[in-house]
Amino acid sequence: MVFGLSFKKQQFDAREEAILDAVNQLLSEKGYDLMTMDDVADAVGVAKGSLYKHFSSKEKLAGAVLSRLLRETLERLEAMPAEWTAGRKLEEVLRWSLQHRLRGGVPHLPSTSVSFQRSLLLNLEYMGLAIRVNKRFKELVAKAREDGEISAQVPDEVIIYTLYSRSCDPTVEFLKQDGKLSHEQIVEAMVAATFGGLSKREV
Amino acid sequence: MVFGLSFKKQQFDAREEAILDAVNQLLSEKGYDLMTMDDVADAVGVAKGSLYKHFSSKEKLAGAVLSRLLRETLERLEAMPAEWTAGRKLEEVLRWSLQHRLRGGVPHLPSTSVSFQRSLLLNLEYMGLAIRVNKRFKELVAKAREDGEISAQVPDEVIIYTLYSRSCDPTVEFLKQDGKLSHEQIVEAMVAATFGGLSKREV
DNA sequence: GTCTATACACCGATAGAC
DNA sequence: GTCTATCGGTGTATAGAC
Repeated sequence: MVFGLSFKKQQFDAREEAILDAVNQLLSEKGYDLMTMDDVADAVGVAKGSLYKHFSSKEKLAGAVLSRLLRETLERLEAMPAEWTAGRKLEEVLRWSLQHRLRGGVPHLPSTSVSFQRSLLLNLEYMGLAIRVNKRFKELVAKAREDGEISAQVPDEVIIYTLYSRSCDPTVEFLKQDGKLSHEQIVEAMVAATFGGLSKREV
Repeated sequence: MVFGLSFKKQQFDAREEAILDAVNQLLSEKGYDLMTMDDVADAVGVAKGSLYKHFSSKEKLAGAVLSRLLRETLERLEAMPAEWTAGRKLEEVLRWSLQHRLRGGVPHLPSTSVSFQRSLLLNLEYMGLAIRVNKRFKELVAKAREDGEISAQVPDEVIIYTLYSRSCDPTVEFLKQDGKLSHEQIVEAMVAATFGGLSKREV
């Protein structure tokens, strides 16, 4: 019986992972507002009612996916070589976010819905992670500023918000649909445009 | 009776303008998907049914607002001093778009909804204007590139898509809510970040 | 043409059989 | 715990009185 329970638990956890993967993809394609619980149920291949045995609401479900993303982001930040400059680390975070999204991952900002954003503020797991990520970003920006890696014309808040915003920049979708650039070229062009700017640099 | 009809027509046109203004504001606040026809009716102060005497659908209604925006954009482009460089003109378009949005105007990309985007493709008025704006952008980018004003690391498509995307960049909302920067400072920081980039320039 | 009332579809969430 | 069936609510769009 122990084995039976263990097997059932494994099955349950595997299904939960499958749900999160499906939601991840749907959120990246349609965003929170346009994603329906029917979409999720169809994608996973279970009945809609069964979803609520795993997650008590659509907001909790999307919050779990975003929490998973924040955990990945934190891991990425901590795994970066110590010899990289702070500016390089910020650039790599953006590069990873863009690659992540081009592979079908959910962006850091999948919705502008006020009610969903408020539900995230009440989500302890999500908020804890978000605060940790934000704190790390602030430290990196401060260090990069100190080392003279950051433009004097751009305030710290703009740097940080821009990093979040680029993860859901529709430019990525346009370039992807355009088909003229490879995924790698899209990433490098976006990184160059974000950190280097659109204007020509003095030589 | 001619006067009577004329007056009624004026009233009708005035109401239509009021509707477009309300939709403009609602689209800028909630985006297409979250804006409901009830919202519009309440904002204008008319019954929901009456809206459909002016516009046959929600998609047509939003399309009319976007067409109005594109007309304004074209006027802005044509009114620019001939002595400005192409790069300066592109920068001013972005500056105007950001100012427009901070004053409560609808962004160029108010929705990622597939069905709405498809409806725009079938909207002759909108598509005609969009093509004209896009053509003008391409000309300006080509000229700026020719004059060495544009970064070699950023392809033309990325320049153009970025200009559209910045008009709906959530960074603007974050900075506005943050309250630390004035509207003018937000605009200049965003312009500097977009054209100058986040990294420090060589001196 | 503007109003009230309503048809029809969809969505989030729940109930109850198994 | 998973299914089918359904509730309550909301959204777009329309019908009909005035």
